[in-house]
Amino acid sequence: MPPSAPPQIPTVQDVAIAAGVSTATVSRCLNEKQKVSLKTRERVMEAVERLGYTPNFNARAMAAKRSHTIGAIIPTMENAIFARGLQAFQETLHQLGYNLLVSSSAYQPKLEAEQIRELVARGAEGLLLIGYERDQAIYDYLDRRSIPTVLAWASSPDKAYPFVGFDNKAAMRGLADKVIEMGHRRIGVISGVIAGNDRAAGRLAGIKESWQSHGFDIENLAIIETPYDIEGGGKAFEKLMAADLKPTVIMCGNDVLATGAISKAREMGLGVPHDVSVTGFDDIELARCVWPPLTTVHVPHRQMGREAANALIDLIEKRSTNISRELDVSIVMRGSLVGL
Amino acid sequence: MPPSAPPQIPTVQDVAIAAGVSTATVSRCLNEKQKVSLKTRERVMEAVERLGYTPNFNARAMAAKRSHTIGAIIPTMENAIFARGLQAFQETLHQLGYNLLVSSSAYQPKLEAEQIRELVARGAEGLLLIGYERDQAIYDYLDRRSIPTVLAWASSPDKAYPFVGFDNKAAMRGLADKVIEMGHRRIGVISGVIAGNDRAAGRLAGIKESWQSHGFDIENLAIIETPYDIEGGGKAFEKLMAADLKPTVIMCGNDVLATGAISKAREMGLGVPHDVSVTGFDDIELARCVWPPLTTVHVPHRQMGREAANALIDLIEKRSTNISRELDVSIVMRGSLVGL
DNA sequence: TTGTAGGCGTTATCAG
DNA sequence: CTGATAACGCCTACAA
Repeated sequence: MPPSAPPQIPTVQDVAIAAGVSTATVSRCLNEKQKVSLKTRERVMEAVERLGYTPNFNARAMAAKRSHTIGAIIPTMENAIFARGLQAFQETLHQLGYNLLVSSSAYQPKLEAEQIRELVARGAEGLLLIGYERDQAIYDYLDRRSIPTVLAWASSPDKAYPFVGFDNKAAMRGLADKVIEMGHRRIGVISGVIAGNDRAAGRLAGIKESWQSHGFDIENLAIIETPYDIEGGGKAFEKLMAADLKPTVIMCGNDVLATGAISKAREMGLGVPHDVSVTGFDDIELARCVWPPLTTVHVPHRQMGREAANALIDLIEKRSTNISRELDVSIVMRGSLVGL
Repeated sequence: MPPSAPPQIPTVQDVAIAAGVSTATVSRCLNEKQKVSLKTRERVMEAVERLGYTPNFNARAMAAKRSHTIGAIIPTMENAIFARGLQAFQETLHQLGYNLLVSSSAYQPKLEAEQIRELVARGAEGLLLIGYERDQAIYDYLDRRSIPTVLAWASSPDKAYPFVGFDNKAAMRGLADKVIEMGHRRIGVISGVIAGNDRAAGRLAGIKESWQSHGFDIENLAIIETPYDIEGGGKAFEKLMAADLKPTVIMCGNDVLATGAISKAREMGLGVPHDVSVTGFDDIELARCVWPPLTTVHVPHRQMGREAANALIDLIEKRSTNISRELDVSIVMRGSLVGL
């Protein structure tokens, strides 16, 4: 006996033959049911079931010139910063009949560019990108192919490019204002890496603006840049607290850094907020479960994800074109920040 | 003037014409460079650059019957449980020349089944799935199409299916043994939802086994099932601590639940570990930054991701077939657990 | 309502 | 080393 034939994956052809109809009819059964009589439809579907047929996505996309696929590129999946927003984004997309392809760029612009091409090559009909700061060549590429794209987690500077996000600078400035009004005069800042990250840059700029507008000298702001992770937050905290004039408050670029700072404070025997206050940004779940709970800037991640999805699909289906949306953020006062 | 022509995306054809060669030659330039003379190659590549050509993935996959794509379906992206492992998985894949497509099933078996079909339809040449508990029909489907698949985060019960993971039951049993040896006799358990989740089930079973093997009655184990999130951990903790005979230790199905428990303890004015000990599972970054730091089971996530990738590619490229690997876990003693 | 046939963008086979 | 040409699996006018 010869070795069993390689398990063929069934095609429309196979189904068509099995059901005694043409491939066109099978295709119709799967796509526009109403256009085929109940009787044949049943026969076809029976064959589909029996053979375990699943249409080949690549072939379908090519023939129909339609993939119903959206691509999203986020800077990292290692922490929860983008998780909630992306989840909402994908749920909404699903309701609208689209699938989501995600990839992560590890905060590397080069990788992001590659992945954009990859997603487009895979037939993505629209893209979600985080922030606006990227090589002009990328925008040119997107424009040339007219790939609908919306930016999230930030508002594009001149509001020209479609976005669904919020003003990082203004938000952080609001928090800094509050911190200063509460009497703090020695602020340490733990910022995310600025290069290629407009959100981090905006947040830092917000602190600087507030500081200067209160008449203080920018030189007196102690700033450390570090990757967005708990360990980075801890190390930066340690350095900042080693100064002669210790900061009375550490403002962090996000909740992950702030968590690292708080954790390190405890390790160093420093009480938060008694010895030093700490603030975060994002209001992810983590912010409420560290001790003391974090004073932070609340970002409506789910709403952002939902609205970004709707905006993008509107763009694709050409329902509207002026879809940008700036969302409101709010300051959440919790135990990690006290006045002097 | 007519409206500007719709921005055509260039195809091999366009490149071929622009370079004055055939499409075959263009294709060769992109895939098997060595087979084309330097001179023409340069001309072709110039055209590629100038037109901004990117090969269409779908067409390529169809013609070559090769996608170099691996699919992974994880239960959730909302917390970091799978993040590190997946990151390593994808990095290794990338080194091996493969791309990764991820989707999340939200812990819903039905969604997982859908997504498996979706990924296969997209031409995934191999699959990474979490755990082993799923409908036999899915395994049949995978077998029929002979889609190489490896299971991770668990070891398949009869070791028959390829896996790269660890023994959840034994691991948790080891921790429970330690807890009991330290004198605890009233254990509260916060378990993940068991239905459809063999990892959660295994961990719970490990505690039960340990408990019984020490001669205690299973009835005296207080158990609550809850979704894997911080809030769920908090609520469950509250319930468990409302008992007449309060537990002296709360063993949690993972670090996220444990974090919720610790957080709630503080809220209730209970000291950890003084009033009640808490344990976790996974040893994600979080475990070291809550206070007190979590006693937990360390899972070598990165290693698991790497080895799973290697195993899967070995399977696909038929280098070997007996690729299963059971990884060692270890217990990490930290401040959240003390003896009585 | 159903079938026929052409084409989607690439790669691979086979000549030249 | 290069060029035709036939697939790949499906959709969609167009025809019947």
